[in-house]
Amino acid sequence: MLDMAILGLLQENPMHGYELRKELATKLGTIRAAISYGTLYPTLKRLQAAGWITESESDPSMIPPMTSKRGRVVYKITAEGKERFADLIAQAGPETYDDAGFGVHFAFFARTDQATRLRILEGRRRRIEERREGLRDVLSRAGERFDAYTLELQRHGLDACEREVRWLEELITNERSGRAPATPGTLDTPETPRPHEDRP
Amino acid sequence: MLDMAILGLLQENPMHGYELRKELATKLGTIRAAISYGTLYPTLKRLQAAGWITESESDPSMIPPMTSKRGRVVYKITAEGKERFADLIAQAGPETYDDAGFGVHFAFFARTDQATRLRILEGRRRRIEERREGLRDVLSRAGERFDAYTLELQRHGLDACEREVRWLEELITNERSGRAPATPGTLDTPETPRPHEDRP
DNA sequence: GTCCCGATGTATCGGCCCGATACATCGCTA
DNA sequence: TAGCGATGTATCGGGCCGATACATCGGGAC
Repeated sequence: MLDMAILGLLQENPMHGYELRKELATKLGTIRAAISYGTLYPTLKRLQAAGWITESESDPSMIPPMTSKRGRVVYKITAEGKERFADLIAQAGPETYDDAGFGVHFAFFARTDQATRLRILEGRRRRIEERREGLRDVLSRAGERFDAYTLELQRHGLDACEREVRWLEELITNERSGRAPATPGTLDTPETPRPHEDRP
Repeated sequence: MLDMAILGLLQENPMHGYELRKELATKLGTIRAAISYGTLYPTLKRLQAAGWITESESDPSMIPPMTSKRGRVVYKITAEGKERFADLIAQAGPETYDDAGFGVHFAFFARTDQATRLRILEGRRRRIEERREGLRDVLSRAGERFDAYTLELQRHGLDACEREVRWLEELITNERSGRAPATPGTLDTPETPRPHEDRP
């Protein structure tokens, strides 16, 4: 999952670890807390070892500081990395449909085709519907088994499920009829989301 | 976090691993997927080694099956375990306020005092408010930086934050004025779970 | 003027937790 | 009688987190 996120971001811009972390945090918003360094740097090395990314002649003291030994290490994605990213974003396993997995996929939807988007959206909906049914069962048949707080938690969870299903329905409808997210009144759609094109 | 959940459940009933897993899954509803065996059994051993729980003379073939070697292992909580649980549920670190941590704490709110509940509820609210402010900033100032899907994700996250803050406000108000979760119109009080839909 | 603090930056370590897998028994259905 | 799904315990590899260490720079406090 992390692989996809990092590859996806590097596809837009070469970056160093610290920057990557911040970009990811704002892009994923609420989905993920913020990738930890204990994950980030080992992952970058793993991706480099696999050939998906390379160090981009870091030249220390480039933009602002770090004049001494080992300045910031800027990574850029390779051709194999782009292939890998395309594979990752198109293939959907079970982990694609849990909260974190779906969030990352969705954040990079602009880089996929409509068929993939629909498949993932529908898989996610199925997952949430199952969760919802489970909660309904529990709430309907287990009145005396739980205390008021536990019940409230389950009720709140059920509410979130119903809301998310509605959200997904809307997205699916929009997707089917050709267009990107609706954005009814809240905000304007800033130009068309361009799938690919790496240089701004 | 897992420690708290297991200790909390064993405080209600002695149980074996498999049962623990199922109980936890229904109790926590949407919060946690369902504890994996790769976590559960090592954790039980760790808790036992620490003296928080003990094997309860398992006597195989007790309830239904498992007549041969190594039947189900039933665990029960010890006095030290109860102390430990009380410590865990009362003390609130930063991990208390993220999704999983808060969910587990909340699920066992019936076993805490009002002061602790209020402290945790307010800490959680603070956390979500921070998240919400972060998302508002991103959404207000970064119109052209993100594609429509990313924006939609952030907007959806913001919506969830606002909703959760409202939920927490309500809980805090109820808590301050003495009584447990309100359950205004959504569902009846525990003993009469309204039958909904059809269930053959 | 200097001193500390927070942001920027890379890196490692211990530990929690998950997914996959293996093994074993029971009860139901085909 | 054969298979399958639920029940049940257990291990292994690996992803990811939190804490920590180290290093530099800019700015505000004193």
